[in-house]
Amino acid sequence: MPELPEVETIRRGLDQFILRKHVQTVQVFCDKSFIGPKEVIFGQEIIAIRRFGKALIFDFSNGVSMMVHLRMTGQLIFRAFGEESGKDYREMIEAGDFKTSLYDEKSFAGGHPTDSFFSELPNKQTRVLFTLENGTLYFNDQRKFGFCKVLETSEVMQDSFIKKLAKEPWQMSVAEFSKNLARHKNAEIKPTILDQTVIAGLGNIYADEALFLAKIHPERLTGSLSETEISDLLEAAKSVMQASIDSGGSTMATYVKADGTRGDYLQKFAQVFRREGEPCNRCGTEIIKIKVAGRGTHLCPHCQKKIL
DNA sequence: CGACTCACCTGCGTGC
DNA sequence: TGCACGCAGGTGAGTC
Ligand SMILES: [Zn+2]
Repeated sequence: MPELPEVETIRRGLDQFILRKHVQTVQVFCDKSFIGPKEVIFGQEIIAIRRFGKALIFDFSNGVSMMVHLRMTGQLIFRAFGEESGKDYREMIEAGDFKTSLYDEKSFAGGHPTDSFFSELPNKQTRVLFTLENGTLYFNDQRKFGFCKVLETSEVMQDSFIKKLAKEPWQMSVAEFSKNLARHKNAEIKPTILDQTVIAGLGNIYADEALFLAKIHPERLTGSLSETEISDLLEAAKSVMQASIDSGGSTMATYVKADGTRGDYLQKFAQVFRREGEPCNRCGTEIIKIKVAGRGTHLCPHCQKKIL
């Protein structure tokens, strides 16, 4: 689930709660969710929380780091001691009092939005539990595609995933984006921009949103884009992801209500994603949903023409 | 190397 | 109700 804006929101949230805290113990409930020796981080202080694309890196005081990738259904939830039931947050949400901040003083949640955000933890989807000096960090992951991986801090940049990542759109020039796109001139543009070695950070939501904003049909061949369209697409990628980061990504407060229904975040932000059947905000044409490279894809057939 | 397909897992909504 | 099926905010492996 989580794309760059959600992961960045988690990074910022966890900075508030667990930076400079010590890890006391780690409990692993699913072996495939935790790679490497957990004991090496026992007693260690978290000295930095970094993000590369959709991956988070926790650096510890002994030269060890832990990479966390949430993939499709990962969540990171922090609860101060005494807040394991999630009750306070649930009450706050039910009272409609969740617009003041992304988190209160006692808990924070981010990642794949489910009612685990408000439920008693640990639960069936809890794969790893970190006991810190001030509370508990839960790594939940319904589909088990995500992972936590221990490695040396000095080896982070050599990690097979990290080292292949392209720049994020804010650091990338049009020339470099253009060059990376050129490697895939015979592929459709949507799967091309989902490739993290072409540009880092976009996932299924923000790819659809960026293509809509740049008025490019997702099935256009990459090689058919003009220089102007390439430039517009890069700007659109920055714009849609920055807007999401600025509004706090998809944290529980804005994303899922206590009853499990979707909150107002996507409805407010999304122009096309999960809006099939609704009118385009730009031209009024009905948004459609198709399948592109195996992924559900949303677009306005009037604003995004396949053939120019 | 690039373009595709499929695998990895669990759970939910849909339709018979 | 039971069950088959499609689908899901990601990435890696395998094939041609
Ligand atoms: Zn339109």
